[in-house]
Amino acid sequence: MPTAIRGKTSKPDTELPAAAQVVEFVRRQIEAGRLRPGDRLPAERDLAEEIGVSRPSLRSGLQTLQALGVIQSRQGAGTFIAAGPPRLGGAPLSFLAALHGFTRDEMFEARRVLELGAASLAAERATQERITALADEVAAMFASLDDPQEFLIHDVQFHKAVATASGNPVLATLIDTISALVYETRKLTVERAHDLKESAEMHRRIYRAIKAGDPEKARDEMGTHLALARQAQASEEEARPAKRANSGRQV
Amino acid sequence: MPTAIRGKTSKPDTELPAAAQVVEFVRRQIEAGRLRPGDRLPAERDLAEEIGVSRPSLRSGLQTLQALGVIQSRQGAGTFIAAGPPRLGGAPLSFLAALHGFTRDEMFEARRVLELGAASLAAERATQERITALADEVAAMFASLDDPQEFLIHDVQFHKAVATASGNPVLATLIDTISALVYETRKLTVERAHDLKESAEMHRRIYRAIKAGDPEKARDEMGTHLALARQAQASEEEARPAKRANSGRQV
DNA sequence: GAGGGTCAGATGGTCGGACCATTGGTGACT
DNA sequence: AGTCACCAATGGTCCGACCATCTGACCCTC
Repeated sequence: MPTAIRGKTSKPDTELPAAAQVVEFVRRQIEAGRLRPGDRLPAERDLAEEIGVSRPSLRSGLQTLQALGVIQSRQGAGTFIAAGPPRLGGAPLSFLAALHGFTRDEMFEARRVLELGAASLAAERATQERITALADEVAAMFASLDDPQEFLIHDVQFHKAVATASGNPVLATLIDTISALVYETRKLTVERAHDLKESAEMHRRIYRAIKAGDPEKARDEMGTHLALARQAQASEEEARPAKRANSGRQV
Repeated sequence: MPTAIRGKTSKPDTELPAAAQVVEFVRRQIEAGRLRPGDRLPAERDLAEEIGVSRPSLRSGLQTLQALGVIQSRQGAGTFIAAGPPRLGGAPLSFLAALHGFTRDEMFEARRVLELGAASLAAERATQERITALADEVAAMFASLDDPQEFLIHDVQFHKAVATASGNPVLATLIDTISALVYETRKLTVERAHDLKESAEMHRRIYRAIKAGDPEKARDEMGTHLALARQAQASEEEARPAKRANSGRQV
């Protein structure tokens, strides 16, 4: 049927796929400030009618938003805009790692670049409140020298606190994303760790440099710490027979 | 022949949501090496049966994977594992920016941290081939001093080439993600740019530092360049009446 | 026989409707 | 007044159908 043209000059083919329309709709609502973190979206049946797509298509779009970490659904309750601190779900990076074979060393190196920058910025402009948060974590680390799992939690939180203290939420989000991946493997090997005390000491030196407002020193201390941490994790890894059979599993 | 009983007989429960099952299935295939970039997935109807979910649920899962940039569908052709260089779709960061009000300065600062690290690493270990790629982009910039849009393209590609030359794909992916956002706004203002020649000169100095294998100098030159670029873009922005009315739109 | 145009099957995209599972509030019962 | 059971609202899943697009094989023309 060559004659059947559906282009329609009035409505050029500008129409996006239905799912994309939903994403765009929500995006505009967010950018206009009509939807804020924690807010609840209309029920799917209502929202579908409002946007002008079917419910399956609407759900398709919402599925995308959920994958991006923008919304969160609870059966029986409703769909909500993600609340809490900015969080770039670890899933994307995790998939890229599996697809393209990112190695643990590469992840570690990227993390190093980000954390060095964050430490430097934190030393320049951390507020008193955030410096206190750092001190709390350092204290908690010293208090849990005999409990590796607990120690690791405060280790992670210290690094997160440094990222926050940098005052740059973009940087903090990126660090959080990578740290989540590193944490997963670290959790399995930390039991074999030794010298937790030395690790705590290093964190304390980082804290002091930030508190003193010395960017170069903060960067150096963080660099030293990460270099040793990387080495430590590698040895923890070796101490375990581990499974080498898998081909594509790096991270 | 049970008339219409829906499964659930032997499987106790603990089953993930249908969409998550699909994601997990594909993830395992990728990690096991059975699915590689460029490969085609089975048709939706077949795949749904294989995994044991309905087609709508399967599509829900595929929608998630598409949002993460893992797969790409083409109507009439099939669904394929994403090929090409690692790419973390800009959508996630873009949404976070809208949700939490990341400012352009914060994006720029995060980019600065990443690019400084990349420049430093590139100077340490760039291969001859990748150094040549840098040289090509610098030359292309000098050749397009009278064409701002073309100049901008090579500007972006130069930075991308530096990220690649760092030899760390994780870093390159993160830089690419942030650059995509910055590029969007820059494209609109570059026409007002002046001193393209000086910009090209700065890129050349960065290139030389990398070629000379001098990490500190590469880092410094990149830092100088980004500081000036940020300042330049700010003035380009001011030169335009622009729309200030929007409340939540920062990036 | 070779080339190009055409048609059918495959495949993803959309839709409407239906039913299930969970949640949270409300009203009835004690 | 307190507790509990019920029910409406809402997201989760599924079915079947039809449309839009692409791919490849078939057929007609030269």
